[in-house]
Amino acid sequence: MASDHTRSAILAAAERLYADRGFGDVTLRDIVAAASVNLAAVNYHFGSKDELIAELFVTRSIATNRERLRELKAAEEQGGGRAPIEVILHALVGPTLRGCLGPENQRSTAARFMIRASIESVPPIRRIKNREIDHLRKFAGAMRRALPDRSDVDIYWGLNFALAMAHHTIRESERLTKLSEGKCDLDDVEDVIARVVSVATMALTAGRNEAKAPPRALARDAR
Amino acid sequence: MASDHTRSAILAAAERLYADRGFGDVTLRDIVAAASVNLAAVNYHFGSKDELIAELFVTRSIATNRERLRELKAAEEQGGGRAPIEVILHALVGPTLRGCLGPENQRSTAARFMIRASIESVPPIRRIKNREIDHLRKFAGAMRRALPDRSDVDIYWGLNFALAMAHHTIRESERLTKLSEGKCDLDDVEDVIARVVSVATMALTAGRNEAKAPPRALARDAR
DNA sequence: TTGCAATTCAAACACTTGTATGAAACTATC
DNA sequence: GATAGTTTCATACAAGTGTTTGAATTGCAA
Repeated sequence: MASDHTRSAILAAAERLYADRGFGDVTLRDIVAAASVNLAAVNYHFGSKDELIAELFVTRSIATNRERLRELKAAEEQGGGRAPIEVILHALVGPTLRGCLGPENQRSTAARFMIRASIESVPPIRRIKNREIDHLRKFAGAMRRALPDRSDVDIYWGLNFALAMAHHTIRESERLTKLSEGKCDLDDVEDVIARVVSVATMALTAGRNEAKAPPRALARDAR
Repeated sequence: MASDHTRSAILAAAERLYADRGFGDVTLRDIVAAASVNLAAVNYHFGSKDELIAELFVTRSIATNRERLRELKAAEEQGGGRAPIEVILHALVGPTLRGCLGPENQRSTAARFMIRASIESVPPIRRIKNREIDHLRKFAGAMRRALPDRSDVDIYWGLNFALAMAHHTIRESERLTKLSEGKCDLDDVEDVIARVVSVATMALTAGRNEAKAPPRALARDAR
């Protein structure tokens, strides 16, 4: 195993460079230069560039997923196997938002890296994301238990919309700040989480009919 | 101006290839081969690869934005300068969703291209998206007129969440289908639009306090 | 037809990319 | 301190990229 120094120097440098400049224009040569390491070291320690990226992403997303499940499990145990829907949603989007938002100058490299990964979506990362379905199914299950009257379809749509709001807010946080001229405070992470959870809860608990029957007259008018 | 044949052959081939295989692994050589055209033609007619991509994206997004504003204007005129919030949201997300979802086999090349653009986000496209803020401000204005009691902050958050649900659903439509084992029907575009509009409307009209005050006790518990 | 501009073409250019190689340097074990 | 295994290093490789060039061709007007 030896010193491991080179390995972790590469990981740190790569994460920082990718976070700062995106996957698009950071080359292996940039990384090894920043890490003060030989070019061949990347292939020696990681096999390939894609495996390096994958390792960075996996590390971080495992941490997030673990935190999510920890919150979920704690909530369900406390509620005797059934947690309130707000708390489930909180466990779903909280760790991600907490990990990626917050005051920019004190945002960790890891957080900035994950934002990049969310924006740019390179192949090795896409492959990993596709394996996340099993993880999401656990949340779908908890949501079903919390809302036994709700159809599966509604559950999945609610899950989809919750993730949508969280991820889009992360991806487009800069644009939202600009659009709102700073009125939307993306640094107040707990407020952002509360907003997402609140809307997602409404989506999941509102009268079933409303969600499915559009105001047809209005919709047709606008055509 | 001459024949223009080469120019449009390139545009068509590029749009199809990018739609099918993504920006990542389509080269100029692939495009000119598909268009039966000489390699140098791209630079001759468009200046550079990035300008070709930009032209493709601008064309489509101008069409979408025009459609959005047409619906918005029609609705506001009909309501004497003030349209119902549902209709405004419908005008905002309808054209995009209608353009990108629907039965896969009858999805237009343009639609599939726009999905790619939404997923991969290459530099020339990102640059254009950043100029979309003025367009969104028009919708923020209409929403303010529809909900004069609402604070600007809430308006912008509602706008953000509406776009979030629409775009995320497009980006991750495949994953949602898989996750729900086909139960969520992404081909029924009008139903998807209705769901997004419904949730966004709730987000914008629900009691103001709920949105800001999280169930603090529960949130703390889960930590 | 002649002349001139617009277009097309084959070829090469100039670079960058990730990866592979094989020798050198190091490290720990006996 | 010799040896075996690991790690580092300079260097080269092979392939692919967008772009440029300058000559050939085309189309159209005088």
